Amino acid sequence: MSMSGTGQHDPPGCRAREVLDLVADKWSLYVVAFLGDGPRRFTELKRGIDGVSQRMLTVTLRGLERDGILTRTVYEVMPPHISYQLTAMGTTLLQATAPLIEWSSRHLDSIDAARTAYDARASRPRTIAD
Amino acid sequence: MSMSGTGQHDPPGCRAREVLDLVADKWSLYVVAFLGDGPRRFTELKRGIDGVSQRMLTVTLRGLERDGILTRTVYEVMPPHISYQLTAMGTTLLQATAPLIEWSSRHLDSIDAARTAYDARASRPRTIAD
DNA sequence: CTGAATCCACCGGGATACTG
DNA sequence: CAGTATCCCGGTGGATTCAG
Repeated sequence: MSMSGTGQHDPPGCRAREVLDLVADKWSLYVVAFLGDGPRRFTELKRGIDGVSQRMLTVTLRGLERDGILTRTVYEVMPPHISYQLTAMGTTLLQATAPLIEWSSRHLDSIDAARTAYDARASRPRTIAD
Repeated sequence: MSMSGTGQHDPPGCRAREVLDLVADKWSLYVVAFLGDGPRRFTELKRGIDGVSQRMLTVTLRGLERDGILTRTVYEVMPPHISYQLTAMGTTLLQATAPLIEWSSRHLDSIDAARTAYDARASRPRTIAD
């Protein structure tokens, strides 16, 4: 990977951070994952993504649309019908996140254990065993 | 991946979010990537990771240590010498992020283009072509 | 050298109310 | 149905200072 292997981090031109920011916000990956199954409309996403406010769903969708991750298609009917779906790039993003999601499901327990152990150590006065 | 394929997002038990949060913060992935080349001490990380404040480096290192991603080894000498290095789990995390980093380097230009196009459209009054 | 502590500005994001 | 507008709170993270 581009961020390692030289002992130096990449020069200022390393912009991987921007992509991280792209998916790091609270809801983007949920939306992308959800759209992985096909086009969805606003209310379907709202219902399907637990806990998202309609404001944040709007903001998230706008951001992903702007970045070319998904498209927004308006059907001029009554009542309004708007469909969101992944672009080709959005689909590749979804695939690129798969290993990380996979990793998470495999290591969440280990992380929990590590945290518990760490917190136990931190909250108890030190002994010579430390 | 566990978040897609059923047309339903995972139940509340889906905790992939926690891992995203793990790596989503501003500096964690930089630290992990940097330690991918081997153990480093505080000042080396501080110098190597452009823009990180000493506070955020400390906070980030503590968090990653707590989660079992890296270890902190203290050498009782003068001046103090403290070494940080990835755990086995940290190494697998680094590998899991590789596709995302790879994706980013391949699509940053496309994203820029999409943003530019989107912003141009948004800032200009609509025509019948829209 | 490797932090901890404190102060503070910024903004992500939730609640709520209103609109085409 | 699919938003927009406004208010406001809490957390993130930078700057600075102090300490072992």
